[in-house]
This record gives sequence, C-alpha cells and structure tokens, in this order.
Amino acid sequence: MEPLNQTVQFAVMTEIEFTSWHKWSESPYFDLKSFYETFDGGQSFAWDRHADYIEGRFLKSIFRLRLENNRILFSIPKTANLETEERSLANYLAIDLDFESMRDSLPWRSDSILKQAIDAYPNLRILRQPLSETLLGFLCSSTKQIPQIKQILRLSAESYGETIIAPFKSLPDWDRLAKLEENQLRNLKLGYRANYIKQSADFLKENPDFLSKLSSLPTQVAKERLMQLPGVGEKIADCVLLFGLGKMESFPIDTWIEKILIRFYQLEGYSKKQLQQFAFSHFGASAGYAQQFLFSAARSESIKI
DNA sequence: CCGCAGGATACTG
DNA sequence: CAGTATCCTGCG
Repeated sequence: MEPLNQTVQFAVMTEIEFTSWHKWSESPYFDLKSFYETFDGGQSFAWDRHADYIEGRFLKSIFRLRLENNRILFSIPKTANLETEERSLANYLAIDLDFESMRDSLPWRSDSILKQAIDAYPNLRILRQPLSETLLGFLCSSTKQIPQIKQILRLSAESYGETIIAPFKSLPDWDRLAKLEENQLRNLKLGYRANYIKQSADFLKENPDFLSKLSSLPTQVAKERLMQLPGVGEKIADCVLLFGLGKMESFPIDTWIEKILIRFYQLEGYSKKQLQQFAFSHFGASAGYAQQFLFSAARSESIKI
C-alpha cells in the first residue's frame, strides 16, 4: 500500500480545469493589502487564500482571483461562461459604486484615526454579496470567529449544497435549509444557532418575496424587517444591509467597533444606540464604509486599541 | 479543565 | 432603559 500515491491520484482525479488568467478591464484598482482585506477580512466568509491567488464561490460561481499591476486577474472553471461570470464578478464587487468619492466624503481631514485607517487600506471596498448567502453567513456568526464560521459554511455546503462542478458545491439555499430537521442543522456545528436558521428558513418559506423585496425599501425599514427574523438583531441586520445590499449608511456595531469608537472618540458610557447616532452624524452617508476602514485597521493593529 | 469568542434574546431590577 | 444569564461548540 502506498497511501501517498493514493492521495495524489485522488487529488488529480478530483481536480477541475481552470482557465488561464483573464485580464479584467473593469477591475477596480487595488493595492495588495486592500485586495486581501476586501475579500477575506470579515465581510465575506467565501474566500480562501492560496499561495498567489484567492479562491471563492458565491451562488453558482467559482472564482480564482489574483492581482497584477494593481488590477484583478481572474480564472474560472473551463466549463463556465466567461461573459456571465465576468458580469457576476462586477456585480459582486459593486463596480457601479464610486468608492473613491465615498472615501473622499468621509471626515478624514479632521479625523486622524480614520485617516490612519484609510492609509492602511486605501483601496478597501465593500462587497455586494448575494443577499441569501449573506444572511446565512451572518446568522452563523454570533460569538464565532471567522475560521469557525467558514467551517460551518463549508460543512453546510458539503452536506446540503448543490454540486456546481465536482467537487465544488454551493451553499444550500433557504428552500433546502427549510427542509432540514434541527438535528441535521446541529450536526453542522451550529449549536444554538441551528434554531435561528430553522425558524428563519420556515419564515422565508412562508414569505417567499421577503428577501427580494428588501432592496427597494428605505434602509431603516429594511433593517426593521430583517430584525423580524429570529437570530437577527441590530448588528446582523446591519451586516446584511451593508455587505449584501450595498447600503453604505449601515453601521454594524460589534464588540470591536464598540471598543474602537469608545477608545478613539472618547465615548465612555455611550450605549449602542448612542454610538449608532454618533456614527451617523460623524461619518455621514457612507458610515458603513468608514466602519470597514476602522475595523480592518484595528484588526491588523494599524491603529492600536 | 475552564473560559471565552466579531451575538441575540428573555428576563430582571 | 441597563445589566445579565443562557443558548452551543471548538479551541487555546
């Protein structure tokens, strides 16, 4: 027996063919740090880092991305449709939004903390991820660290996803999740979150248009609606609005951001509600973008809490 | 083995 | 309102 050989053979058998690297003329400009942080910095759980590229999937798409001369090159499975995938990448990256002007609209001229954060990740972007997957990801996220959330989602896809191209599987959609028993969900290491997923899946089944209707609503209304779902409080609602619907004014306050705001803006004693109010009045219409700068910078210790 | 982690909720004062 | 126990699991 030669286990090593078997392993190698298995790897070869299951490996699928990817295209060579495509230049992408619409690519936003990225420095390397901002590139990695955008895809694998906490707004998405869909991407894994490899030696010289990142690999990720959303809905039925699989992408490898890397940077060359500050622009994205992409590679997709050879069987995928190039034009379709390119459009879907453009939407995912929200290239219709002008992040440079949003960045310029932030109060960095008078806010040296924010300026430091922006300097650390100048080309950071907010992704516009599929709403259903964003909701699922953040419903899994409470008191979990990113690697654990990724593990839950990986297990969910392996167990109940649909094969995109073997061996790649999508995440299970909400219809599929609604068909699962709570103990099947618990096997995904969801713990008490299993109940949230189960009840949310049932709710979405009863209200099939719920998610698709959200995007046209005013942000505050959409937020209240999202918070009707079990397991969705303010923080998760704001994450879904920001990372799944491109609502840039949404300002998720987790324990990190709470610490950052209190520490750097001298807001001791402020409640979450008051912090939210501060964020809106200080950062303005793109407060969520400011949040991501501060979050990323603090996480990498570019600004020290 | 214990404490805790990028949270929500129900319940208490 | 503000504070707190509880919900699970895996990892350090």
